[in-house]
Amino acid sequence: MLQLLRQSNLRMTAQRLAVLSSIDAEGRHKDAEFIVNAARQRLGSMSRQAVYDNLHALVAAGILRRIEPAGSSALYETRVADNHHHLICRGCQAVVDIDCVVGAAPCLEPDQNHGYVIDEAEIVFWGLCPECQSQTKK
Amino acid sequence: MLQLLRQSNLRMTAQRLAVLSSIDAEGRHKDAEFIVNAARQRLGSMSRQAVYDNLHALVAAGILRRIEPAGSSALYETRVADNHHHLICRGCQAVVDIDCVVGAAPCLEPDQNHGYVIDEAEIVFWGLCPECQSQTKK
DNA sequence: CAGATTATCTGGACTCTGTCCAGATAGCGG
DNA sequence: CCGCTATCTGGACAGAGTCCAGATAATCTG
Repeated sequence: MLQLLRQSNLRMTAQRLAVLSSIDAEGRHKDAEFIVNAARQRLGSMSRQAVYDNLHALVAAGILRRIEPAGSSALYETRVADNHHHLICRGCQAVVDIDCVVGAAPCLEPDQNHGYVIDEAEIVFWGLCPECQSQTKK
Repeated sequence: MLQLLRQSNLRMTAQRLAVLSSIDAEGRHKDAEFIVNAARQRLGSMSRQAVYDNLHALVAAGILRRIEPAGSSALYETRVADNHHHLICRGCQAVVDIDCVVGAAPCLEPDQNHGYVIDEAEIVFWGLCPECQSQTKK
């Protein structure tokens, strides 16, 4: 990890480490507000701007991945091996990871590319989590 | 169209029609600000709130579809036959439609559904449009 | 067609996320 | 230990959209 930071020409500051460890905590997909609070809890205090600066820097370095589900504010997750997708509950906005489906999915290479150079196909599955399902029935 | 409105128990007001026709204008995928301006041009004046109210009502009625690409504000498009996806330029945020790929794409039915009842698989392709490509090279 | 009902509109205050700015701090290479 | 800058801090500010309460105006009824 330290190596990753070094490679990206990122200094190892207390604030940066606080942000990183806050995201790695239980459960993934944290929003900026959560991270601000978690980091402050670790350091005593930290400016909101420093958190945003770090999130941006870490995303740019490829250490974090940022997702912006419709209806939620931006969420950050540690970038794992990769290219998994997300399944989001329409009721409570809970997010769970979905491993990338095996095999080169044909749907990820549209033939009509309109001249665009496509570099990523992002998939978001929408549904209702078990809890919200039972809540709806009531 | 009028029937659609009636079916959804929506009144036919001048404001509502202005919103609808503003979206149908050349090019699809309009944001709220564009619609506010377009509607005001047609009516002389219209409150921002009325525009939002209508957009929400029309989306709820299934007459409009709302997309929220990461990095852009919400965009609205008239709902066509359907289930096409979107290809967005990372440079200028331009959005073009991509027809749903033929055949039941296997990747759209994750086996590990975590107990969720999935009702939609949304796909967003990211890339660079022709124009932004040449701009980058310069 | 007049009256009643209530979906819609209006306008302004306000919230949430996130950004801009400029000066103060503090990692890290030498 | 020094100096260069990447980072931080704090506060003002901006964009997008929501909340509220009263005024309007489609539709429905008779």
